[in-house]
Amino acid sequence: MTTEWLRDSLGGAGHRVTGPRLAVWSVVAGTPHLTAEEIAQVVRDTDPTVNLSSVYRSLSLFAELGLVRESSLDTGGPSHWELAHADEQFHMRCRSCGKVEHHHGDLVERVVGHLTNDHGFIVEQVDLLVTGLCSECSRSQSPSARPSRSR
Amino acid sequence: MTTEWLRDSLGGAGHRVTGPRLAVWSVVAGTPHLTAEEIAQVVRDTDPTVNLSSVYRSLSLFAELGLVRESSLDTGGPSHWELAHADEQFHMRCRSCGKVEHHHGDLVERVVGHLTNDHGFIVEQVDLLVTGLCSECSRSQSPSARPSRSR
DNA sequence: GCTTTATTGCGAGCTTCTCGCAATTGAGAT
DNA sequence: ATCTCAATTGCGAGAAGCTCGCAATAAAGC
Repeated sequence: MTTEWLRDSLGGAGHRVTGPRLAVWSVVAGTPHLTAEEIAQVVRDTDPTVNLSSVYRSLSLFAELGLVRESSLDTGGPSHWELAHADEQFHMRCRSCGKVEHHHGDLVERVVGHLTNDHGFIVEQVDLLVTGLCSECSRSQSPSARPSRSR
Repeated sequence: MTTEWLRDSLGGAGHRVTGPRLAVWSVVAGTPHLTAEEIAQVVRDTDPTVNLSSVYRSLSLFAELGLVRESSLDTGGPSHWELAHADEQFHMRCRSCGKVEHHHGDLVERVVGHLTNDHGFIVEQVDLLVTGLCSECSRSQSPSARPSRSR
């Protein structure tokens, strides 16, 4: 989570430690679920010269190094980025207020075990997204029709 | 799964039964995991006048009616469409051969119960994607680095 | 400091998907 | 059957999200 970690990961893989990379890193490490565009905006508060492509390239590199993860919470919308977390963490997104929170559960371990033992499938990554109504929104709303598709 | 089902769903909601909709429906019902573009191509084998926008509009409508589901298996890539299935079904995608298969498990019920009871979260939809190496590919490969991002 | 080469900014461009509008067509009323 | 009229379609323009090539810049070893 610290920038030392980033320096080590980059250096160890023969990549350079640059301004844009450090800036992107600190934003991603500070706030999860941001889009590349949002990250770019925060980065530009400090250094307005940083280009959006560099943000994308930094994020892609971090993802290759296993430091960061891309998750598409909205099909059709932009991807969101966050620190690579253990698979046991999954996303809960409220359809009403849009809030996304992390949640921890042990069920992922069970799926992994089942697939490995019974199906010879080597699990590398698990992405679990639960959509619904959070406790606040469910109090003020009646659970109506399915979420509609919109951008 | 039959076209009668579609007729009823459309008519019941005040929508018309049209050629493009029937064509899109039969393709989606016949083959899962196709992209809109792929669906359009198959549809055009029968009726070359059907436009890609109509395919998108049909799919969006079906999704609103709860008949079909959009799933983004590749972040950044095009969405894939399939018949709405029970949440207990989830996707297993092989990183090496790209094959996607459905798998059934009871873990989703457990998550739902846990979140409902302990967190007041009303679950409406669960999306689970497991990425890794299928049994065939894991025999001929050594499980190497994390999957890299590429379009 | 100097050199080398990875990295960046910039802009063009690609892919996926959406939207407005005029033309068409389904389905209830006649 | 035919008519009527709103729902739907095809079409093209265009938005959003992301990628890529290239010249300029800057990190890191010497």
